Amino acid sequence: MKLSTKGRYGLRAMIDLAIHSKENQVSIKSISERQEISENYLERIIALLKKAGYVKSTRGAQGGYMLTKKPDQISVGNILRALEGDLNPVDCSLINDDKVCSESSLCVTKFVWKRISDSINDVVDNISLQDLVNEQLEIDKSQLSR
Amino acid sequence: MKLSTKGRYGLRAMIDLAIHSKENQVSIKSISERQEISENYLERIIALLKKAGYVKSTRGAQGGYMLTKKPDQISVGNILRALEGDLNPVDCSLINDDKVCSESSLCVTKFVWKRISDSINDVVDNISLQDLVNEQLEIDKSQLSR
DNA sequence: TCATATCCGAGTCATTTAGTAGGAATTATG
DNA sequence: CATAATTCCTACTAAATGACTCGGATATGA
Repeated sequence: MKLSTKGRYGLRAMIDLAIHSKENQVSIKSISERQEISENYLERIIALLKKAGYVKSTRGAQGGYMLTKKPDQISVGNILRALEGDLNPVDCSLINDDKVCSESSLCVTKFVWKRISDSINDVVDNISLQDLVNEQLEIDKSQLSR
Repeated sequence: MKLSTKGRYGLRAMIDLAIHSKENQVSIKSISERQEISENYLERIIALLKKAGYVKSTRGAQGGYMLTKKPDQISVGNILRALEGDLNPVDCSLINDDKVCSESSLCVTKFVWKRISDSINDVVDNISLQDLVNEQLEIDKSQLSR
């Protein structure tokens, strides 16, 4: 019941992009340095985010990545699902289906999985990247004043 | 972000025990037959539940397992945590700690993980084994009347 | 005493995770 | 035009985890 490094690193990369890609392209290299994540691995992660449409790229010198939307239009749920797949606690085709399972004992547990799934998705869909950026800037500010 | 078979099978085993161990000891074998889970594997799973104190055993002939408490005193959260470990989406010693992380970018994501964790635990701690038993009996009844 | 149970340590096999390595393609800049 | 910076892409690998199985020791009711 754990997220993988893809989800964890990817969310940090997106926060980094939101903060740094306002005008300029941001290279893998610079994200990698700030976030201390290996360039090679980060590349793979960002490829997933690009494929999902949250990031666009420019190749060549001075190239890099930018967000495709404003940070308040991208939810943590969007990011995590792009990187981790669905956030259901079980792989069950019936989880979003009201049909009664043939095996009744499976059916009862299904209600549990559905409620867990709904609550996770509800949380992550109600936190935007912008929320995290705000939080981050707030922390940075209070760190400064020490 | 998935539960393992331990959690899934274990929850079904506990529902089975709640229904069948009212007076009698229930053997691994009988649970295994009803739930179609291998005896050997089920044994390991129930050992965890025993260690966690939700199940007691009697060895020897006519032996088997029983719940240690009434089903309304055992939550789904109790069961899942016994089998899966904590239900946090990340291994982070700081998740239940309000300290500010040294690495500020880690700190921001921590809020996300904490909120996911809280919501999962809130769901599973508010469903009791008795709730599932009731649900199960309800389904069985409506199946009969077809 | 024997059939029925739990208990328990060790071993196996497949899959997933968490990366690395290296080179091809693209492009701004001097 | 050459070059350095950059993304893109395929293949590979090591370690960890998940999902079991096996076999025998131990306990006990009939």
